[in-house]
Amino acid sequence: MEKGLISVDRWTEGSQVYFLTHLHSDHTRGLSSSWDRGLLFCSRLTAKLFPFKFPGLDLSLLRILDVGSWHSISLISPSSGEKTVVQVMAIDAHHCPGSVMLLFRGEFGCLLYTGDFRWETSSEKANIGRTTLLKALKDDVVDILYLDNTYCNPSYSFPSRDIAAQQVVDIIISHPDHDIIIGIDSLGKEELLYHISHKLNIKIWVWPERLQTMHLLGFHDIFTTKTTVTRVRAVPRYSFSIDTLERLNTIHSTVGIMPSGLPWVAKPLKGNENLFPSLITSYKSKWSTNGGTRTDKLKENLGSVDKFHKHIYSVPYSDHSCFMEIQEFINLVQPTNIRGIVNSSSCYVDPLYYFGRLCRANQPSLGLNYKQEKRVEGKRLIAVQTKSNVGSGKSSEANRKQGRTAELDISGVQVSKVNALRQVRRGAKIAQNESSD
DNA sequence: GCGATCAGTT
DNA sequence: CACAACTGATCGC
Repeated sequence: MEKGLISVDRWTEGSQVYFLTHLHSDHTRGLSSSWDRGLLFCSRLTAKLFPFKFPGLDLSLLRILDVGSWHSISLISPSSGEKTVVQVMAIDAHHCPGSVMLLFRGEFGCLLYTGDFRWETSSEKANIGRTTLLKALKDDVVDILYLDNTYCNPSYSFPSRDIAAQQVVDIIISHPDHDIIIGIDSLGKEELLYHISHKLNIKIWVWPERLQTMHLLGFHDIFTTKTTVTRVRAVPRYSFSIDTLERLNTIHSTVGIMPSGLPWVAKPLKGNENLFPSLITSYKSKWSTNGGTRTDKLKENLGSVDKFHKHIYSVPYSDHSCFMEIQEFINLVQPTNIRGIVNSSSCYVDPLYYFGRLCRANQPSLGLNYKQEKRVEGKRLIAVQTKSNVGSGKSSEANRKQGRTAELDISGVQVSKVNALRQVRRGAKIAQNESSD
């Protein structure tokens, strides 16, 4: 009935080739050291990290996508049974080390899969990213944009990572006699730690496995596993709790910093308020001075930084795009259609609700109807299996609550929620259907 | 031992 | 509160 062609961050059987955008565990669920279902394409850095995450994995199955250049892959068209070429380009996603977006061209059209991504708009890096993307797209039209819609809601507003990193530095400076612990995951936030180390001229403690990762990533001097040489430690997020901090504080005054979490989310908008309250300007002004080390004074200067516990600060350092950045990105890409790749968010709204007007198809925002698009050229149909919601806002809501995925049939109508229980949280299976017209 | 799934955690 | 990312217990094989 339906044969798979390619899968992105999805590891179920049935595709000819597989792609991994980055090595976070919520994208590798279903992947293991005994992987043998086919070639696995990823960035060079991801490939380098692979043996560490999946020791024993058959490395001969890995294929490296160098960022910024087109790769051609010969596959068998599920519809015709003949050879077909898929072209793919990896583009830096600025999410975590090795993370990429994937741009596909083939007989199915042009698809852009963002994976998890951060699209900061002001830095030099951002400019390079922008021009790289535009160059890659050139005169292609993106038929479907698979979007990291984690924060696809106007209530999600936070500053650039540069600014958030400086907030962390300021917290550390204003606690000169404290130990500092920062919660991080197994990959990501290296730039934050680098920034701290650089600004304060201090080494940063990490746990032994993390030090190995740092070495693989090319950091050789700023991290240490010796507790005696620094008061700043980066610890696994799961070991970071109120309890931990209270225990630590019985030994030595310690402040915890959580770069993430969501207490910093702006309050939900009501009515016809300005859609984009500019919190960023307030971050800038509030953090320009310091020197006040008294707690109450500091508190006033915190701006978006939330002190949600006696010993813990939450800083809005995010590796996902905020709403404005998502908007900026969609404006740039101008896809024909958009699908979210995350639907577990409580603030989940179909990206088209906010961004439908930015799409080329410019469909009425209520009738999120995929039929026309499916009929392109009258003979080729793209079936997509993904966690993304389809249909009306109401069914999106229903889907979300039940944690289900949606599946599209050839006419683009939502048909099956049945197998959904077995499916992974994220990822898309990009398949080509039997043509029947 | 391995993979999948669930229930937690910040 | 809430998310992404992760750990650990449990189950079937």
